[in-house]
Amino acid sequence: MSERRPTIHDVAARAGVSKSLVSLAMRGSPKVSSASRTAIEKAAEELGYRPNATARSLADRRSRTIGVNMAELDNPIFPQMLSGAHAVIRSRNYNTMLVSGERDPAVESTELAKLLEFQVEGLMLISHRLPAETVRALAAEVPTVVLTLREIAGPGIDAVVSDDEAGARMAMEHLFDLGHEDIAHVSGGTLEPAVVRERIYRQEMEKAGLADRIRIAEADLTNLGGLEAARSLLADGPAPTAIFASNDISAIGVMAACQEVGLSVPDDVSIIGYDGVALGALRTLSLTTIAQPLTEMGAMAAQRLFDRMDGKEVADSTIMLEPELLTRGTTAHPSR
Amino acid sequence: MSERRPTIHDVAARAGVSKSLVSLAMRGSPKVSSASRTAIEKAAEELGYRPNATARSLADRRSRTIGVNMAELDNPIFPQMLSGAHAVIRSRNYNTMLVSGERDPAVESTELAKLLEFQVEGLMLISHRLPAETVRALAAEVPTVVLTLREIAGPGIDAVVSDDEAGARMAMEHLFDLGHEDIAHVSGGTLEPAVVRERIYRQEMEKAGLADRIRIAEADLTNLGGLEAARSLLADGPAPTAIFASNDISAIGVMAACQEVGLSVPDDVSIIGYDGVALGALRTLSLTTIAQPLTEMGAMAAQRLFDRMDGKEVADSTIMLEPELLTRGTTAHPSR
DNA sequence: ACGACTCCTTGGAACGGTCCAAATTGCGTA
DNA sequence: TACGCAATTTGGACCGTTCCAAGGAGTCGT
Repeated sequence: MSERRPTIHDVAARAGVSKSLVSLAMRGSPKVSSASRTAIEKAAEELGYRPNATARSLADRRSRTIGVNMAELDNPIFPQMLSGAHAVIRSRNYNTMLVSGERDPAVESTELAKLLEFQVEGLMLISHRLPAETVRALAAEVPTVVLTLREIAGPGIDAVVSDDEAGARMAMEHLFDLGHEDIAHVSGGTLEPAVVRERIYRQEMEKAGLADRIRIAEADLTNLGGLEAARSLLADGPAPTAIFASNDISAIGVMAACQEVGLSVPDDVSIIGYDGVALGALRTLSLTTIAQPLTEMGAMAAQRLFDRMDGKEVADSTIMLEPELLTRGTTAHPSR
Repeated sequence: MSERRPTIHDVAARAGVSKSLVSLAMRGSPKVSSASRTAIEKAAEELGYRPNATARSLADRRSRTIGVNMAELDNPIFPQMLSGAHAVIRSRNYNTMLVSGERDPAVESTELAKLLEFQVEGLMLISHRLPAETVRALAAEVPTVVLTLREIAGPGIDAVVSDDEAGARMAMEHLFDLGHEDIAHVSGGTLEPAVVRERIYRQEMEKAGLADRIRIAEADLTNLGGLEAARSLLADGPAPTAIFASNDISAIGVMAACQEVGLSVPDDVSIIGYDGVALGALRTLSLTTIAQPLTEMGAMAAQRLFDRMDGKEVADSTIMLEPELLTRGTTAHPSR
């Protein structure tokens, strides 16, 4: 296992040709005579030759690698986006180098630096929380695309987001359509998407003349956060007939809180989440939600990155995809 | 953005020293005088120099990269293992190159080949389904560690698994302790771990003198599979008082099936899953389960890989971690 | 003043490929 | 038989580092 791997020179020697010809043959050039090709293939096969991608990268200055930074490996929306991106990257015959900052900004930035040292040809940032400053600095060195961070844009930067305003509006309209008026919101902190969703909630309530029914319980996009926010909401005066949670994970916490106090979902309280994570589809939960096209967003992001890398002039640097209402089992007409 | 990046030569020229000295300085060698060091650092800073990891890999023949193959990006147990591994890899200052076969063996094998071409120093396979043959071939070229595939072992291969026999026994004992005798099993197909769990179920039932109560509904470790298997189980004669599902995702399907026919969990039927995925902890589900130490398994695997790479002689090549019973809300004494 | 050391520095050969201009071959044609 | 042209093949420079043997420059003891 430890003896030197055969190189192009070894193959050349064994096939009785020059290393240049082997190089051509390995890349499938049509200029190689079929006799030579056969001899080379045979020699390579016998030696168990494997091209050295590192040397190749150095020589032709293309690493054929995309660097991906993922904020948290455990929030299901991130792997799902990654999955979409990964498929596109693979289909272009590129590799994926994955780093994760694990919530520590210092770690995150050294990891990103390592990606650049590896000469990645493109950078994909799947994260809610990278500072705009950092992103712009990275984008100055290599084509960069950001997922889920809407407000970042600039030269060389693309962003792929889904339309949170439209999505939040869809959520509210769905509840209005069902006849709800007493709608509360479980918010999600200060990250961009959560802020937008909260703003739209307020706006829609006001537009519907329900400004005085606005009730917001602060949470943090986690299950426990949703649970506790909903608990205090329910303890605090009459239960709303519907709750719009800032994301699915917290919506599931809200469901638990309702169960605790004996409110049945959706008969007593309707609940709608946001994101469209796969687990919401589990029959036991059956969560109505506004689904972001996560896989597609990942794929689009990768696609856009390649467009940039190919030198295509791309006009608009923020791609906005439309979310979709998934009506499942947690919303219904109000019974009160 | 597209002009050539500064190299070690540029830094050397600007600092007025040789490239060799810059190389030493960049690697923090103590032989560099502090005057030179300062000059070099200044020049590097001014130029925005970034070492080229590709060239470095080629020169010293160490890629400082671990290749990771993950079967499915969307089954939550895999990212969780990856997360554990990732932390260790990062702490060793290595990089992670991630590939995924996306259930297609052909793709999988070309992806693995690409990892080897990138000169990864170690290979981590997080997958249930790679053929032993393939794994052995890979391991012949580079230190390899396998997660969750117990039966593979051989020279240069390590496996990190959790003790499925013990775990399955714990599940059965938990149910026996609660007083259950009429226990059914929702199985998980032909993959190694599922087969073991089913075998132990049979064994334990027989040992307890309950051979005639053995009932197995075949499923495939998916939510829908669990749902359908449980449906047919419940349609098919009297409901068991407890169901042991081969994994958490299918256990959640089983819960849904119980709800459908109006059986309450755990009052009418107890349910226990296997894996310990994070979502089982969600309050709405509160699934009793046998938890595998997923993160720790990932970490151990990475650790073992580095041990091999360091040339440490490691005696035993299968590391078995103990699973743990998490008693949550889906199991209780039988009421019948 | 001189050799022996220690400390720093340096040029050049790898590393394993790609690329390119030039050399060699093979053939059909005049 | 020689010539021109297309088809192949080749040597060598280069990609940006690391590594190593060897070259200065001081410093110290005698």
